[in-house]
This record gives sequence, C-alpha cells and structure tokens, in this order.
Amino acid sequence: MRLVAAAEATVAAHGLAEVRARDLARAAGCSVGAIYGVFPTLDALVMAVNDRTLAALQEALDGPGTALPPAEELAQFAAAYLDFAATHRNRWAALFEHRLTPGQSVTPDYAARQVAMFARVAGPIAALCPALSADATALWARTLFSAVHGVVQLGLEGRLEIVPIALVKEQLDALMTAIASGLAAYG
Amino acid sequence: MRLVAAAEATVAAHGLAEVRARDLARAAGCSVGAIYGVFPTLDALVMAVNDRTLAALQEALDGPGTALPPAEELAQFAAAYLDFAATHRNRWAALFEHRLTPGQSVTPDYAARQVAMFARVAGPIAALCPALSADATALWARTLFSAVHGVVQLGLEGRLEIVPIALVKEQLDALMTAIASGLAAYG
DNA sequence: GCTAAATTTGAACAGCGTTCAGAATTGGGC
DNA sequence: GCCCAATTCTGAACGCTGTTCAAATTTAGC
Repeated sequence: MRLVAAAEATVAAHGLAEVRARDLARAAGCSVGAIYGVFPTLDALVMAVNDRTLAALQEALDGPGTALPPAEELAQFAAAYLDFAATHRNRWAALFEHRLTPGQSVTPDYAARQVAMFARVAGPIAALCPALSADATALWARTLFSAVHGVVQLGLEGRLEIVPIALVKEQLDALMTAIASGLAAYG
Repeated sequence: MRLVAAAEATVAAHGLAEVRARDLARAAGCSVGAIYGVFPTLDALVMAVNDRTLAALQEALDGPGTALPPAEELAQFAAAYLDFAATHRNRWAALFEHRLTPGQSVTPDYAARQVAMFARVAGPIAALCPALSADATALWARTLFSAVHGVVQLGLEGRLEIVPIALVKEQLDALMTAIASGLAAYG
C-alpha cells in the first residue's frame, strides 16, 4: 500500500500534523479522490499507520528475551519501550496524538497487539509475586505498562525542559526496581 | 476575559477539538477579528485555558493536607489526580491534547505550576527515603508524577475497553504502595 | 470493436484559522 | 458643540484543510 507507506514516511519525518491528503496523493502517485476509494477517511489511513507502528513496537518489546531475573526483565522492557519511543519518536507520538472520532473504535489488530503487550509484562510480574490472582496480575501488568508509558511520555515530550534520555532511563530503572521490590515484598 | 471563559466552557462541554474562532466570537459577543487583538493566535487562547486548568489541578492536588504517613500521602495525591482528571475530563485532556507549535514554549505560569506540582510529591518521597540527594528526590518526584499520569491517562482514555474509575484507583493505590515500599527499602 | 461496468480524476464545496481595508468609536483641543 | 486624528472593531475575503461526485478514463466480456 503506497498510501500507507507515504503516510508513514511523512509521520516519521515530520509528525502526524503534517499528513495532508494532497501531499499524500502526490507522494503515492494518485489523485486525492483515490485515497477515499481505499480508506473511508484520512483518520482510517492514520490508523493503518498506527497499526504498523504498534506492530513494530510489539516486536521491539518482544526482542529482549526471557531467561532473566524478573526484575531485570521489567527493566529491560522499560528500556526497550524508551528506546523505541526515542528512536521512532514521531511514529510513537502519533499513537497518542491521534484521537479517534467518538463514533468508532480501534482496529481489532490494534487491540490484540495492545493486549499482547500487556501480557508481555505479566510474566515477570507473576514470577515476582505468585500470590497474585490472574486478574490481579493482568491489572498489574496494565499498571506497570501505563507507568512506564507515563514516564517516557512526560520525559520525552518535555513540556518545559527537555529531559536527557539517559536520565529518563535512570528514572525507569529506579521505578522498575522499586516496583519489583514492592511486588516481591507483597507476596 | 470573556473569550477565555467561553473557550473554557467549550472545552469543558465538548472538548478541545470543538473550540472554533467563529463560535467563540459569537459566545463572547465580539467579532472574529477581535480575538486576534487579544491573543496572537487561537493556540495562545488555548494556552490561557490550559493555564487556568493547571491552576485548578494544582489547587486540587494541594488540597489533601499533609500530616499523613508519607505512603498514604502519595496515595492521596494519586487519588486526587485521578479525581481531577475524571471530574474535569475534557479540560484535563486538553492539557495533553494541545501540541504547542515547535517555535514557542509554555507560559512561565504553566512551567512554574508544573514545577510546584512536582515539588508537591517530593516531600513524602524525602520522608520515605532520606538517603536520597535533593536531585535524586526531585527526579523521583517527576518519575512518580509521570507514572501516576500514565496510569490515569491510559486508564481513562481507554483506547480499547473503558477501565472503571474505581479500578484505576485500585491500580494507583497498588502502585503507590509498591513504590513507597520499594523506596523505603532503598534507604 | 463495441458497450457496459468499474475505476480514477481533480475541480468544487464546506469549514477552518487568520488577515486587513474600511467602518465605527473614542478622546483631546478649541 | 465640533472637528479631526488615533484607536478599536468589524466581517468579508484569503489560503488552507478534508471530503465529494459528475465526468473522463480505463477495464472486461462478448
């Protein structure tokens, strides 16, 4: 799909806000109207781009293998998330900048990948705290993922000063260590 | 400033995306051009709205007094943040939906309030872990704030299923407990 | 080779933020 | 009270956006 590739390239190079129908048509070598023969709306095209980004993110997070102490696995996970966000900043940012219209929801692919990413951190959590029920473990997985996301987001987008990436990594390591310690103490 | 009030009302009622120059002018009883005699751009008006929202958020977070065990104070802080975000969802969301143009930065007021909010959580952190240096405490404050923000954001905006607010509160309580426990263990 | 169906086109439309020549208002000197 | 300069306000107009759709073009079947 040349359109998705062109949109992805624009997002990567200049951010989501620079994606324009006429520019996309020119880059993909078709007319503006042709876009709407493939996607019902530009938002749908952006969602396709975001699907690909989420797939790449999932792959990047699956990379650091298991066979590590659970606490270190969590730290690796957080580091991998930070690294992906920093390396593909515009594409990563597009995942959250893009507000979907109130009517419709996210693609099934997107939802499945998000669930899989939550599950990715459930393993180490269960290892750290076997006393947790499956539901509680899943909830913790979501919590940990969200916390990591929050630290990376506020760290990278830095509404006031820019936080150096190395410092964000330190924050994440400290956070993962503290959570792992707290979880281990709990059960 | 009737314009800011009108914009704030629109944000609160329908979200940031529904803020329009012509509608604002009608609501404020002036012409569209008059807006640009007060603000250089609509973005600047939105920033004024966000300044007010951040002030309200700061006030809401300062509410729960001290004189609590540090771990509970952190939990209260997180609960207050969640409550504010849930109660003033659109205004709170506008704080993060609004991307400032690459050229300019945030208002001094905004920056000062954000720093003050970080400092707000530094107290309990220092109490939990006196071994930390001032810099490390400040960094932890930012980390904790960011983590809470992440949990609230992914919990409330719920790109897939909607997480009940009570569940988000549970997540935050567990997270604050774990972090407090981990911090206390550290020093 | 012809025709009907499917596809592609890009000018046109509605709505957006922003501008700016002109209308309206203000204010001070007499 | 009157006049003119200075200021303020106005809203039609501009350039941009996503989206549409009648017409042109291409495809496919016989």
